[in-house]
Amino acid sequence: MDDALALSALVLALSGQLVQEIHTQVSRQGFEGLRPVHGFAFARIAAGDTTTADLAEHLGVTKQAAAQLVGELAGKGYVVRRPHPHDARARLLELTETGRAATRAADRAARAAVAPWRAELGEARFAELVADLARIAPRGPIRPGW
Amino acid sequence: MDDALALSALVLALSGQLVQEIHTQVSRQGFEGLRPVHGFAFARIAAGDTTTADLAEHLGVTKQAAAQLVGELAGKGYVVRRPHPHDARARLLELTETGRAATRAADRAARAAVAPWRAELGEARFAELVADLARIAPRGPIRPGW
DNA sequence: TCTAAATGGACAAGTAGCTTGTCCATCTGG
DNA sequence: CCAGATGGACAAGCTACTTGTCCATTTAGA
Repeated sequence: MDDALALSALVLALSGQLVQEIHTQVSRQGFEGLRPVHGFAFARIAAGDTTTADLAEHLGVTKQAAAQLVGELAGKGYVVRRPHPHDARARLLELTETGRAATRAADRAARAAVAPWRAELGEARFAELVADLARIAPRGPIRPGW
Repeated sequence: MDDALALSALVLALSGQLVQEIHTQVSRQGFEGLRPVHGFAFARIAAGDTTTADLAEHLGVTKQAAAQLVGELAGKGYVVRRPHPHDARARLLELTETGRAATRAADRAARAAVAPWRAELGEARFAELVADLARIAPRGPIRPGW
């Protein structure tokens, strides 16, 4: 019965640890000035066909906040804004090679953070865990921050 | 192989959903002006024997930020600062009845948020999930925010 | 026991990442 | 063809943090 309460605490603790470890590792690999929220932005931009307004919705922030974030990332050379082929108002976002490198670093960090979990649980239960979580995870926009 | 990457994304998505649902429910039950970080503070204070400095460490923020948070909670009637029995500098934090009521509301919200997961997975796998997460969850201070 | 360093806490000022509000250019649908 | 919706920018303001400083009290070392 109290499993329910325990589970929510566990999920929150794990996600806090994950975020912190990934952020630490990425910083350490020379990608400074990046915050965790940028990872979610990179993921969306890497998916392709992303405008600032799309990004805002995906991140759950205002267009202005997203525009500021994009400006920051552009200034640091992680992102470029290209003209949109079908809409003169919009700008298509693209990752630069530096941006892709940062994404790869984050991926590696995520794998490294998860590796001890796999070791602790063993392959079989680890796979089950991933499958179970996949069944209950929500779709829709990411809501970074709390 | 890519399970590792998927898992971290899943955990982050779940925790984002949890935080948001709990926060929404608690607000809706009349506890306004509370932010998710306050839940972590309440949990620590409820555990007893907590000073502002303890809280700061637990939340991973500066003493000043914790003091401000406590001042806010005290102003809203969720927390009282009592003299510390053995240290004239320190103040012991305690939840008021209102604070405990807010905590109970958050607990209920957490259970409600988790309930569909239990339904989706079934009792057996749900119990396994909780057990597995308990094995891999970190100890130590909570780091709210990302 | 005396004193230097550490600790709990408060006050002040500054900062970063968001918000709301407003505006313009462009696209879309009746 | 025009009214409303949409992508984006500029400006101002808010808020939850930060660093810096200070004081009272406790702790530890000589």
